[in-house]
Amino acid sequence: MKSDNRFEKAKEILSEPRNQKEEVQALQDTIYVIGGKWKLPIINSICNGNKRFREIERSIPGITTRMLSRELKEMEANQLIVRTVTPTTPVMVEYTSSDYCHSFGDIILEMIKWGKSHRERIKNS
Amino acid sequence: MKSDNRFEKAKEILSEPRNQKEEVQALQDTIYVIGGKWKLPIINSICNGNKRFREIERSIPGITTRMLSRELKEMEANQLIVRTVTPTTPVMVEYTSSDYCHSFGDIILEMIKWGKSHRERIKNS
DNA sequence: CATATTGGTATACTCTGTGATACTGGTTAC
DNA sequence: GTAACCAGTATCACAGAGTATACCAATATG
Repeated sequence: MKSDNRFEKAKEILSEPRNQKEEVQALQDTIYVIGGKWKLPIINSICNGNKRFREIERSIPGITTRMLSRELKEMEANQLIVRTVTPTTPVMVEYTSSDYCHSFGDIILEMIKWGKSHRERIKNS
Repeated sequence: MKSDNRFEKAKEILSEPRNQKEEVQALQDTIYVIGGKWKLPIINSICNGNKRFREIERSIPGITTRMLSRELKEMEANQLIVRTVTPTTPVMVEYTSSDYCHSFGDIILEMIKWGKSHRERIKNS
C-alpha cells in the first residue's frame, strides 16, 4: 500500500523533498529547550533588563520561587543564560542572556506577535 | 521600596517602555496553542501534504492514536486545521491546514532552524 | 529588637500530559 | 471467515510539570 495506487499523491509529496523526520526532531528539540510554561517569559524578562533573582520573579506574574529557580538552572545548563556571582558582602547574583539565547530572539518576537493577534482573533469571534 | 533608591535602574528600565505583562501573556498564549510534544509536528506533517488520519499518524514516529486524535481535535477547535468528512461509502476524513495555521509558518521554520543548529551545537561540545 | 530583602532550598501536594493497551464498527481483500 | 485497513474511543496508569507553603542564612533598615 505504499507506492501502489496514489500516483497523484506521491507526486505532490515528492515535489517537496523535505526530510520530515529530521524536521520533527528539530521541532521537538526546540520545544524541549524552550517549552513549558515559564522559560520564554523568563528569557523575555532577562532580555528586558531584569538581572536579579527577585527582580525577575516580580516581573513575571504568577511564577513561584521554586519554578524560577528550577528553570534558571536548566536554562543555565542549556547555555541560554549566564549566572554571575559577585562576591560582595551579601553576594550578588546576576542573570544575563547569552549570545546563544539571542539566537532565538526572532522566535520570541514572532511568538509575541502571534500571541497578540491570536488574542485579538479570539476576542472578535 | 518601589521607586525609592534605584534611580539608575529605573532609568534603564524606563528606557525600554515595553509592556512586559502583555508580552508574557502573548508568549504564554502562543505556547498554550502550539505547545506540547505533538502539535507542531502534526502541523508540519499536514503542511507537508499528509491529510488522512493514519497517514499523519505514520508520518510522525512515536505518536499514538490517542494523542493524535486529541491534538487534532484541539487544533481544530483553535481553527488551526480543518477537518473535512466526505461521506463516501467508508467515510473519508481529511485534515488540512487553515490559512490561520500558515500564519505561523515563520515560527515553525525558525524553530526547525534553531533545533537543527542546537543539535549541532550539542554534538560539538 | 523586629522586620524586610536577597537568593534560594525543602516538603508535600495536585493535576495534566503522555503512554500502553485494548476495543469498536464498517469495509474491502484473500 | 479471517485478516487488514480506516477513523477513531475507552480505560488505566504514571512521571513530571507545576503549585503552596514554609523555611534558611546573611545583611540592611527602622
